[in-house]
Amino acid sequence: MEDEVKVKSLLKAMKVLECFTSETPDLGITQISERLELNKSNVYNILSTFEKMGYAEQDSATGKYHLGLNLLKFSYVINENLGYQRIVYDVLQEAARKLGTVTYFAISHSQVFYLYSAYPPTANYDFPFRSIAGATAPYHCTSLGKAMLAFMPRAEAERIVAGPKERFTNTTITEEAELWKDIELTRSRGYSLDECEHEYGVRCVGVPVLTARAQLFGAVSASGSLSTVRDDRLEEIVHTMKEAAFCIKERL
Amino acid sequence: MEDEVKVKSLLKAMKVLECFTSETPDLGITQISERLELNKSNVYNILSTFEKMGYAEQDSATGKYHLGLNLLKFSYVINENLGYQRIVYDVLQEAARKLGTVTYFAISHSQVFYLYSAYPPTANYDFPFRSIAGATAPYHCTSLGKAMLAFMPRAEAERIVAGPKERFTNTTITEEAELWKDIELTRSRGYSLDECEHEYGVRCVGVPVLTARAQLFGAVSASGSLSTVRDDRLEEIVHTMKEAAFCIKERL
DNA sequence: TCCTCCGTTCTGTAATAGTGAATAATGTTT
DNA sequence: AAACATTATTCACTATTACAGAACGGAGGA
Repeated sequence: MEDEVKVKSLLKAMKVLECFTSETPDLGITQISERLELNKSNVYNILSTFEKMGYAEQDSATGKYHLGLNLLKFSYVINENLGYQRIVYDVLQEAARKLGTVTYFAISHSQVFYLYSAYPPTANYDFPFRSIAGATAPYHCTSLGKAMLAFMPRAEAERIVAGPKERFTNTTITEEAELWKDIELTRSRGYSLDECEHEYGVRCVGVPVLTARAQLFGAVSASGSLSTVRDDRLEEIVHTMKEAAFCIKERL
Repeated sequence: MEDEVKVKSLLKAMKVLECFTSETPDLGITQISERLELNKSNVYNILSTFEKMGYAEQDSATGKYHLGLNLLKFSYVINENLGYQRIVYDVLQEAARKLGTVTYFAISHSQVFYLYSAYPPTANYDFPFRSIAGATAPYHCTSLGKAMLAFMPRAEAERIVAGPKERFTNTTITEEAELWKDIELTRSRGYSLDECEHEYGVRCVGVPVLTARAQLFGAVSASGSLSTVRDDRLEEIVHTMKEAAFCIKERL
């Protein structure tokens, strides 16, 4: 973060909140102060202020803190004003139903930024339901990300491709040249494939969503196990997702 | 808000963010400074800091600001750690399917605090899809709120019932005595009714969700138009929602 | 019982948040 | 087209307050 922000204490406070992640949802004062190299009482002052406002909560038993529910109010306002939530959700739902896979919509926002997911209406899902809005993932190892890379402005893609590419599985593409090859392929055929590059056993098909003026708007994907996203169904899946992307474009 | 917070500048900054609501999602520096009686440059410094961190965004055309997508990251972490999201969602989904109405789950958190909603799987919904997490509503005019009032600790209910009760429709209960009567009725029959008290034409059935030790945990509701939530279907709806509440209780 | 770790409280001071006026850029009125 | 009103933005000073550091009290383990 540029240290040229106007209100440094606010930068600090928000960084305290950012310590609370899916991996570490419960944190103590000392842990945070060590991680951010801040004074304990400084962190305490910040967190107790957040707590009074409902943006942090303290477990009375352990004394540890976690994020407060009032943060959800912001997400509600954002969702209300995204404008396209209904359109995208309907299209995702229809694709999920047709294909029997989970479908996602994400935008490009520093990372792959998930906004919506839809689940097929089977009685017992294999996948745990979770609201996906706000989840993020890297570009280089997801079908959504690679679809975005192939259709975003060249300069932006170059910056991302040249950046760090963490390995998650043994199929994760970590070589720049190989990633470019994959991107070219994606561009030419109009869809991307994630061959378990982010998570073992999960295969995805990604399709970019473009605006009327061919600008990258986001991407949709279908994600499933190897036995669901099979080679012999690939054509069907690609077709359905391209249709979904087109529907969103038309109705934006 | 108690002015006895530890970091006053943080209180101020968060109040700036709180100005952005569903009703006023786009705000200019001047508007905010007037509303909060703060100096313009003060608001500017705060908002530009939020912007650098992705918690606010500025419309390049109008110069106005709105909430930034990074706030969704917090909601994702919260959702991931609520623990019961899968349980509640499945139960809501099942009830929505059975009844053909929207179903909600909310907790009591200063207000009726919505967490989950589920929609019946009809092809064309009458209701616009929206993710409800973070939405709030008053106690006195919602089925969820009245179900909560009837089963929360007496002292807390008394404080709420004695508080302000805004009128939304001509059936909104604004008299304390009348509200108590409704609460008693709700307690005795185990469910609450919202007879278009919050929104014209919307009728709801609310049922409290209690923990194993009979503590109030939250509430579920079924909500629909007058032609959906009809008197002759009331028994069925109440039964289904009581079942849903019981299911959540058992699986918590 | 001692020790260690935690969250919490307190006070002085060094840092900075915030004031107010000036600027630049926009759109609106005359 | 000119004058005006209104906007976001910048800047420098200073009064405010955020913060460091040390000390406290309670919980948990040895």
